[in-house]
Amino acid sequence: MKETFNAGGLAAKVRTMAPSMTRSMQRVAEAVAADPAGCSRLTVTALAARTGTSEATVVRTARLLGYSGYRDLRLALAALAAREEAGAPPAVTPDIAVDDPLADVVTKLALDEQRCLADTAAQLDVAQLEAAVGALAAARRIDVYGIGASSLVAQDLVQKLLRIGLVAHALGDPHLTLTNAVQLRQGDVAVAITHSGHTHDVVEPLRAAFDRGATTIAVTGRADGTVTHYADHVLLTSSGRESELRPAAMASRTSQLLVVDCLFVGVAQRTYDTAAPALSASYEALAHRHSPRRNHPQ
Amino acid sequence: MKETFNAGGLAAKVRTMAPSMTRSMQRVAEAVAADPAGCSRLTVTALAARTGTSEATVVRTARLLGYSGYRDLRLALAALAAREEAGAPPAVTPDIAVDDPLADVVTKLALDEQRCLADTAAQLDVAQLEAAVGALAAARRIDVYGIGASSLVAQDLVQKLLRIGLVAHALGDPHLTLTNAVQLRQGDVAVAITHSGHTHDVVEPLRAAFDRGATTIAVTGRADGTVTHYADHVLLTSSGRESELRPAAMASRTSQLLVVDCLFVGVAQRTYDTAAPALSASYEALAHRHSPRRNHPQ
DNA sequence: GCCACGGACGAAAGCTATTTTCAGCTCCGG
DNA sequence: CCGGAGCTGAAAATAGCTTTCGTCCGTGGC
Repeated sequence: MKETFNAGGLAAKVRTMAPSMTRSMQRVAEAVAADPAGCSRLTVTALAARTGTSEATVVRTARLLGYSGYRDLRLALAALAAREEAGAPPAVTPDIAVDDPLADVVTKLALDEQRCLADTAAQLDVAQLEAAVGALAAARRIDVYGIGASSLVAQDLVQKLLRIGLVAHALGDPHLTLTNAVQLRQGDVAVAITHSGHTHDVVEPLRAAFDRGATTIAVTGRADGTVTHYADHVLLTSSGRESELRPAAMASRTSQLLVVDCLFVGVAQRTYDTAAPALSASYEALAHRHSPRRNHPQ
Repeated sequence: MKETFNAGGLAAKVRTMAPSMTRSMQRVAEAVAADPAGCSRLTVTALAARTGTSEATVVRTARLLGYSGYRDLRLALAALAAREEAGAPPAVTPDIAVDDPLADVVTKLALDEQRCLADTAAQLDVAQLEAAVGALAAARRIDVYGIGASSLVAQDLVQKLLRIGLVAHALGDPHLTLTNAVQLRQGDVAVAITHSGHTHDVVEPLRAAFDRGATTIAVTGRADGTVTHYADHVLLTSSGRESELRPAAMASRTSQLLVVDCLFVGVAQRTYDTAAPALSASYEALAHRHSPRRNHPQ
């Protein structure tokens, strides 16, 4: 639990953005993530040569990672290397294999999810989050779209928002979703949750909501997903390491839930005066269902 | 050449060498020692301007300080600044307060969930898990009970099991759940998910299944929960720190999902021959719904 | 006091590294 | 198999770094 945040979140960013990168950019990003210290000593030309790409690609990659250019990236790399050297070296999480003993599976899954959380937290854009929270807190009505695994995340968010007295609906059925979306208007909020960023049945309703003037929020793993075109605020999730036994679609859940939690807590803070009583009221309402004595005859 | 001085080291060096420096070089050295981080962001020209000197002087100073040129000095400054900054540990108070800035909320939630995962992994009984996995892998039919927040976890498990070709149902409605549970018999598996360990609407179906001879599994946060009386295998979850804005019922979700993931991966391993094709089949089936019009890596 | 000398200093030339442009190419979708 | 979108690297353009070199100032000798 020591290496909670990897220095500067660069490795995190690399992992998050990797899917939306082209092949040669991935090579560069990988090299950089694998050996920041070494790369910080290379010139563009040298790094391009090492990765078997061109200077142009290196610069493009640097830009994609959020730096102003290679020079900037190089500085960051040096800083990162220094910081890393100062702190403890991060633990490695290998893939989960078919023949891993269960004890290892538990450890690996836990570590993987932990890193996933750290990554997501490290690179979450707080300004976007802030904006999203503001919109949710003030919303007249909130629709949350999610399908498949993401539908659970959508439901989770909705359950939470309902608990603090907001009007929220989780929508999964493509038809109902669309017919619902077109009811939205300014002052309403639509949230789309999709790991791939392209899921049609989720993008379309968001688009409809967007077109009707509602505030739209996208929780996605792809910065370049179609869904981002129609989102006022984009919250990026990191999907951690995927493997055959644990596809990205499944691994993404953890990050999505973290983002959803952040949204929820943010909104609860903003609306504390109404949220707090609502929360305890819902707690009270369920209390007798969870108490051992009442429900346990004999 | 690779000097390991810290901030004090550089300042010291500047002081030591100051006498042997010319006036304008001193100005440069001073600026650098006073604000390494800031200077690392400047180009030669900018630093020259800031110190009222020329580029040539800046380079000379860098050389005098033992670097190969300004470029090298700049890298070193960035590293230095980073190392210095790294001295400040995260040191986050676990509780989330109403007036925490959003950035802190993100950090705290992430840390909290990470710890939650670590705790759960640490104390999960692998033998119980092994047994549960065995039962699931061999099950004729699987029922998963969960209500409220736990219903999402139940659905998550079911979604995953379905993907590898098992017959699983998530049941939330108290009546349907019960009527379903009494259909179970030996060779079937029932899973109950409840944080409190006492949730009546979840305990009862598990009990029914238990009485009918099905293998029963409980995923719960309470080792002494009522639910454990009717569970052949108990998988304990840890709920992390709770707070007013984040009740245990919500915090427990993370651990529950980890346990569910472990179950799933375990089962997938055991049934690899059928699970792997089923997984890729379901992936294929969805592929076209997630692909944009672009180069799709891997 | 004046001149010769040495070193400091910066302007600008020279050069290297970085960034941008652009044309070819690949690969997707039709 | 065709057209087009978008990836790619070669090369041009630019920015940044380094070096050169002449000026200037202070110093010390005459």
